[in-house]
Amino acid sequence: MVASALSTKKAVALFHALSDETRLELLDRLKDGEQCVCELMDSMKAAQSRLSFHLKVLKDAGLVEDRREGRWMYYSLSAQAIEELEDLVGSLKKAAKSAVSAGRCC
Amino acid sequence: MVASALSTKKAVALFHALSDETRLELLDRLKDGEQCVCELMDSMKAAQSRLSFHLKVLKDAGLVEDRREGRWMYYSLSAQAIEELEDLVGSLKKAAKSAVSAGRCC
DNA sequence: ACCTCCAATCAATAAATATTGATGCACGAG
DNA sequence: CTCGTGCATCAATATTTATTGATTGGAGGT
Repeated sequence: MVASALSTKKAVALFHALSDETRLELLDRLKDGEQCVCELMDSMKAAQSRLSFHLKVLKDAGLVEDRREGRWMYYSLSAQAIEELEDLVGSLKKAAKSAVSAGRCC
Repeated sequence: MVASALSTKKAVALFHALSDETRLELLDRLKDGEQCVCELMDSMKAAQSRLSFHLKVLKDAGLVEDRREGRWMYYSLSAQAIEELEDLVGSLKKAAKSAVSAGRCC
């Protein structure tokens, strides 16, 4: 067994969090640095409730971190999660030996 | 602008295809090389209809390729798709300058 | 031609997700 | 303490997605 990088469940959670246009756009905006929800609402012209929902999905997946400052919540990328992702994608690669199945199948 | 790797839609499609346990398991089995549906049914103890559905999702996302041989369908990983994935994940990385927002937000 | 096998597709149902507006809670300002 | 602001959460609904069993169609074998 190749250690399966992270558990499958974790992988599903990560990929699921990434499989949405709104969330990818959020991540994209966070690449430039920490932002508060109100900034994101503004630049994405999205309802607060919607962003809050998607940010929670991202946070639950570990992709972003939040920090409270006064009455604002700042969100930022989690560098660690991105690394996990890279590992994950790496683990999808074909094994070296393309051990063509030994003939018959069923 | 960093060229946004691939279009967002494509990214969503790729990540969506990966965000399912059955499909990740399929990909995992295909790492060892090409397999036909019946082999997969067997080793995954899953209904034919279910695998066919998920294989189609993977194929639509470009993650696997199929090849007919007699009455069997063989599925295999698409190395190219994995590369696209790697690019995609790379493009999620935080920008070098963590340009802390210039103070006030809202 | 007929029959069998493998697999894709369909139809119906079940289950999970997203969206919207409303409500509630925490924080600071006054 | 009370009020306004920023955000999370809830409730209801709409939309997507998955599962199951049945049907269909292609490919051989006989």
